Amino acid sequence: MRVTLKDIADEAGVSMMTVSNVVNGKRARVSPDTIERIQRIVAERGYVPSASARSLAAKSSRLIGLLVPAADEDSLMISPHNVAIVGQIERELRKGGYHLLLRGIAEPAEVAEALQSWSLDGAVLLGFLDEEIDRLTPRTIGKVSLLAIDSYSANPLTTGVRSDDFTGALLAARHLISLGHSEIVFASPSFSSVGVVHQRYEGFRAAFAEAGMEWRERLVTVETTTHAQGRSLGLRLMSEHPDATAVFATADILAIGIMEGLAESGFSVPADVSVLGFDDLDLSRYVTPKLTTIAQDIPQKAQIAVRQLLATVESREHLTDPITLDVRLIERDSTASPPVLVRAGLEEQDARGQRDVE
Amino acid sequence: MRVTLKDIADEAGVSMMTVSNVVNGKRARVSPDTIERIQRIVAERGYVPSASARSLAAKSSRLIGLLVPAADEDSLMISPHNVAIVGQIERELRKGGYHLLLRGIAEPAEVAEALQSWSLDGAVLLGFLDEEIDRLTPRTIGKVSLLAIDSYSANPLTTGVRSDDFTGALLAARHLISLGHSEIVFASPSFSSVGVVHQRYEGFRAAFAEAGMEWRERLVTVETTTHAQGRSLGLRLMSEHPDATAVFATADILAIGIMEGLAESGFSVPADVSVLGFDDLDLSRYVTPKLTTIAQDIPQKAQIAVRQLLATVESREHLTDPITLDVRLIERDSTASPPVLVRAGLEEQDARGQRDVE
DNA sequence: CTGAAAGCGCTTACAG
DNA sequence: CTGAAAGCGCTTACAG
Repeated sequence: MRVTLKDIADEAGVSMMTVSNVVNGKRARVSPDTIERIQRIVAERGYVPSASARSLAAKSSRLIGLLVPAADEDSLMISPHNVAIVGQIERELRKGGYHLLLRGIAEPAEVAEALQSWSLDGAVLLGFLDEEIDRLTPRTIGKVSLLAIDSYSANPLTTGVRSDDFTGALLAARHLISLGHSEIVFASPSFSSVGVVHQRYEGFRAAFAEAGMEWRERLVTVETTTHAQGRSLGLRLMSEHPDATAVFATADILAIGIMEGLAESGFSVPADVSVLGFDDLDLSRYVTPKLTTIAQDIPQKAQIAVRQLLATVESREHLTDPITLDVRLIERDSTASPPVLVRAGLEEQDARGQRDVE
Repeated sequence: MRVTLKDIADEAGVSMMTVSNVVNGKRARVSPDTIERIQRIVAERGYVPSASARSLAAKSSRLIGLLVPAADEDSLMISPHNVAIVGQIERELRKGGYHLLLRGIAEPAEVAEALQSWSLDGAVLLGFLDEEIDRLTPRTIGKVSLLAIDSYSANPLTTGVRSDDFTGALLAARHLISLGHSEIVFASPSFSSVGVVHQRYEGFRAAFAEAGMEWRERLVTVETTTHAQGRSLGLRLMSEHPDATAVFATADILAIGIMEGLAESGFSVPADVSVLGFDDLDLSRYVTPKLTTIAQDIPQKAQIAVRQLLATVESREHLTDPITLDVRLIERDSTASPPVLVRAGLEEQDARGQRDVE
């Protein structure tokens, strides 16, 4: 049925080994003539090597897993922010001659099965909590190289790639402070003393410290980072924090929901309240007003993640240290000076106007 | 290193075959005692069967491919509309005990390699043009079952699952006609005489026919279905079609771009121009005004696609006939009566108002 | 530069 | 209810 190495070898009148060497590019060991002849036959017959056979015989499968949390009855939990990463990871792997197994994980025990059943050479963990990564043991991981995206887990069995969350939040807070805000709400999912959100919290506070200001802690949390939760938060935000003039949300999708809730409850963004997000989703440019946010370079993140993972897979060396990527502030239309300052400015302007007329 | 069938067999004092039968649930052939003992050992040792070995020995790999077009230097071409499908497909496959290989296809020749190298049992084609699917031959497909999503290709080697595009466009046009519109622009990527967009075009025209109206053909096309192309289309739309009072776009992302272009060039949606999309992306509820659109049941589409594919994979029977899924109109805020009618209505109202006062 | 042999971890008939 | 043998399509040392 299927064309095999042996078929090609028979037709070329050589051993399977020689065909194998040609197919795998180990040309130094075969004469140019033979190479040319074998390649012609391979093309003619449409020979495609069996990856399972190769995986079984060699110690490498050239298969990388992409593990994503999945509530059992739900779909994969790929946040809008993570969607772009999936495609980029596939592309980088394909360029490197690897294949991608996409796997949802409904419960911790499935990780071992996912890693071992196809003898994965490595896996990328996308969207897991640091606590979950901390719990990974040698028994479930085996000898598979693991790289977690957006993780601050200290588990020595894994490495990671993440954005500079601390600096991102620092830039966000600096921007709001420079506009004259001091009463700022920090909106996020609930967080512990480690992880992405905690880093952003620390960066946010650091901006106040460096400005010599004191931040009156205004924390609001959502159960899940969704538009719906953001909206309901936006609806009640100003009654819970009547003095607030700005909100920093740890995700664009949350910020966009907050803007909608704010608008529905009669507040104008940014005239009454400024809103600042994190991620720079495409979506952030489609909503009104366009969202000011912290941008991450997603293609770069995926590229570095894959390269780092493949480096350890191919060298079979120890995991490299975690890598942290730069972020930057993207100013759009959802942030402005707080209402009191704007009014003060207008009065000043009126005064000057009068002077000019005189 | 790895725990194998043989390890379990030795420890249990039975043959590999017996362990294999237990692991694969063929319990009828083994005594209850033995089953219980083997299962305990399997759990203790953390035995995970080797999928490559099983794939090589059996005729089935329990691996399904998800093939997606990919420009070489670009990421996977997963449209916002297709993003949701990926996660759903993975979930359905996992529930059925299959694994998912996600593969970008940069050129046609890669399809054969993608299908054969891991001996896929089947594959889902997502985002390919009908012309590309038409060109698939037995040589590249082999005996792999293929299902194309959103395809109208007549290639007998594949089957398909798609939404009722004809009816969707019919509902869209009926809605606009019932609001009083007659000068409607049809915005889409360029299309041939077959395929999703052509179906929508036919459905759109059918609504005019059934209303006994003549549609003054106003076609505008974009190169790619993106927000940016929609925006630039929206910017020039009213100068190219000054009499138009509505636009039907064949994709939400396009419609949302058009709304932005329209707004930038000083037209109000829906007061001046109504806009209607297709897909019902989450995004459609986040923009202002919220987009009226045609909804497809994405989870259902993914679920039916997988079930249909697995049915032919497991029965090894012929491919089933293509399935067409229902769609429905979601009325939101981007459609209203055309300006002249609104004005006429207001005058009428004024007149009535006066009568009431008298 | 080329080859014969063993083995990767399973499943599939075929026997008993 | 259970087992011994062959084989799936490759790669890996080891020889020549």
